Amino acid sequence: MKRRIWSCKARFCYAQNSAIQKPTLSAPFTSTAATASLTKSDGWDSTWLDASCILQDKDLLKKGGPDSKTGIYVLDLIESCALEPDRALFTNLIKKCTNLKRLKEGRLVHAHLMSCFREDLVMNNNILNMYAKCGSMEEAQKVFEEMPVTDTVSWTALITGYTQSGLLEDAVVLFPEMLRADVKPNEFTLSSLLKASGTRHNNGFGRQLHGYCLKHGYILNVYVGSALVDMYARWENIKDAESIFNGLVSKNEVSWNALIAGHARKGEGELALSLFSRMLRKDFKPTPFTYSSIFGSLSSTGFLEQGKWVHAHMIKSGSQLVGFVGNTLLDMYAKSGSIEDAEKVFSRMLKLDLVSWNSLLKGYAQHGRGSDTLELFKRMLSIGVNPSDVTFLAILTACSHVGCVQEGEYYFQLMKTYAVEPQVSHYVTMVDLFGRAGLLDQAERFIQNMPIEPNMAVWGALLGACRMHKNLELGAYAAQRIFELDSNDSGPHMLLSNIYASAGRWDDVANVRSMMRVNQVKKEPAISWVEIKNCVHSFVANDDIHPQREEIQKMWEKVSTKIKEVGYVPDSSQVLFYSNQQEKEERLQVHSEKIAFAFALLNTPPGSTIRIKKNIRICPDCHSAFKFASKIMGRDIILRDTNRFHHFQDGSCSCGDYW
DNA sequence: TTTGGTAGTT
Repeated sequence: MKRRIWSCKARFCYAQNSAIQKPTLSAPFTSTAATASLTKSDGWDSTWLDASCILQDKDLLKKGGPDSKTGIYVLDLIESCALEPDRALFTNLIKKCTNLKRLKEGRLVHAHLMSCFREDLVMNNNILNMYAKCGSMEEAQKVFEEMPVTDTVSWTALITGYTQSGLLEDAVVLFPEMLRADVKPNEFTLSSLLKASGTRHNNGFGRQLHGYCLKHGYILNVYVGSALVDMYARWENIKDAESIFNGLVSKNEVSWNALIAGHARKGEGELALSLFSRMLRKDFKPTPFTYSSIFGSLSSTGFLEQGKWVHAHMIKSGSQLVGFVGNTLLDMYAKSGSIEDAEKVFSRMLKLDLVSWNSLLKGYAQHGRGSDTLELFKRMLSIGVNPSDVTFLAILTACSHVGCVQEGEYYFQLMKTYAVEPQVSHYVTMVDLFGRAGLLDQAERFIQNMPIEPNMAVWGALLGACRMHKNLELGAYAAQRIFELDSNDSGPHMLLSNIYASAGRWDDVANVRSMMRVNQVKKEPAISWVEIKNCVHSFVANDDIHPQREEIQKMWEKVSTKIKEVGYVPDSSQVLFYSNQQEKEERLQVHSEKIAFAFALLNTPPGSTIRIKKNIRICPDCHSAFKFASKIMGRDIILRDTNRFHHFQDGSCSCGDYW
């Protein structure tokens, strides 16, 4: 044994001072099954482990440090262990393989040394856990079945493995089996099972578990408590999640994060933020998970100022820009219309992954910055990052917004080169690309040649293009296809109605309206949000209870008079607020974004950028009006609707003159 | 002497 260890050290020193060399197979292993797996082409390299990780020897660790180039061959260690089975060394090897998720090495260790410890329950649990953590549940299950004795830890390791592999049903069936086998679950088992229950649709089992935890006092455990909060939060049952959270005897950051994430997933930015403040007041330190949830929740409704405040807090607290936090922060800035801040985050991130590249690409594309999108894409390819379906969606969106039809077709074909299968969203974007450019026949042909069944979004893109280019016949045809798929969606009804209205065909408008009444189609109310002094204000078109109603109306009249003076004649009403029910029903278009804009003009200093968000597409009239307003009032207006960002600046819009 | 809970770009 001593000699063997010495030989390990010798090789370690050698490896440290020279390039790593492939060792030759040592004699004791040539006849084993494990050797076969090693002779595969990729077998050798992956069997190198960091000496600093595999060895517990402190002196060696100091010499080598966490340097991945300093290698030692795991077989040497196994060899030394096999000659004189050493329980501690074997445990260490297995634990290292588990932590590093090195399945191949784990199998080797298992194959060579397990025969010495077959009856050892703890050792069996270690092996079982190694397979489970490495994601090989078949092997984990096999180890479990062959174990002479099992205990709570064995069952828990198996349950956790299934949960973490996403095999939730396999995890939950083990609970009753475990009880039948007369093995008692502990707080480890229960937190894992609760995690599995949170992502299942069936709530019954989770509630049973909740009852079990209450009955046996596990609710006092912080892991179980947090898992319970998380489970209810994932079921979107925030009320119960909150009441469990409030009743928890011991809380930690994870308990807070679970609840904050619950609000974030529901898009409740303000509630997530108020919990964040409460967390700080109670002296809990936010973690990367907290920041990630908060940034995610603030990206959806344009709470830019609050987002910046949390970002500043993160910098001040000295928290590192961990990968996934950087990505959500980048995405928040991009979605809030502040692409410059998104660029800054991107350039300062320590490690960029595919998501980082995709997020900035999507941000550029949605802001109509076509050439930036394509340049970034080329940079991404040049450093060897493999594009995904999301990447191509951003590229096609950029081409569509800038009107580059040929480039769009080229990149659509390029997807094959990278073995990326086009999804229905890519087809939608291609139809949008052709349609926007006025190539309606080509768009229709493209739909007919699609290898997958076109859905409502595909026909919707064509209908939108028909609205843009005033093509009544094709528009009616596209609308008909949509109504066949779903006759209750208000969007296509409104689009079709607008197509007829712009052509002055009022009888057809009336027909669409009556069809909506017959089909009981309810129009989603148009809402616009504007953020002023850290507060988000929302407006609907018939917002007749607003305290500043009269001032807003006067401000808009002032703006629209000026717009008319420069020669623009709007094609719909300038009235912001309906005076009665009849008037409300008669109007075709609502202008909540105009109210938001007028309100922002009243409440912000000249020169500041006005950021508006709308829950449906901006109407052509408002689009034109905002272009003029940006010039006349000397304001930048960034409006985000369901489709894209519209950056109105000095009389033009970043998304091109498509209306 | 081994097992657990929080984030997620389209």
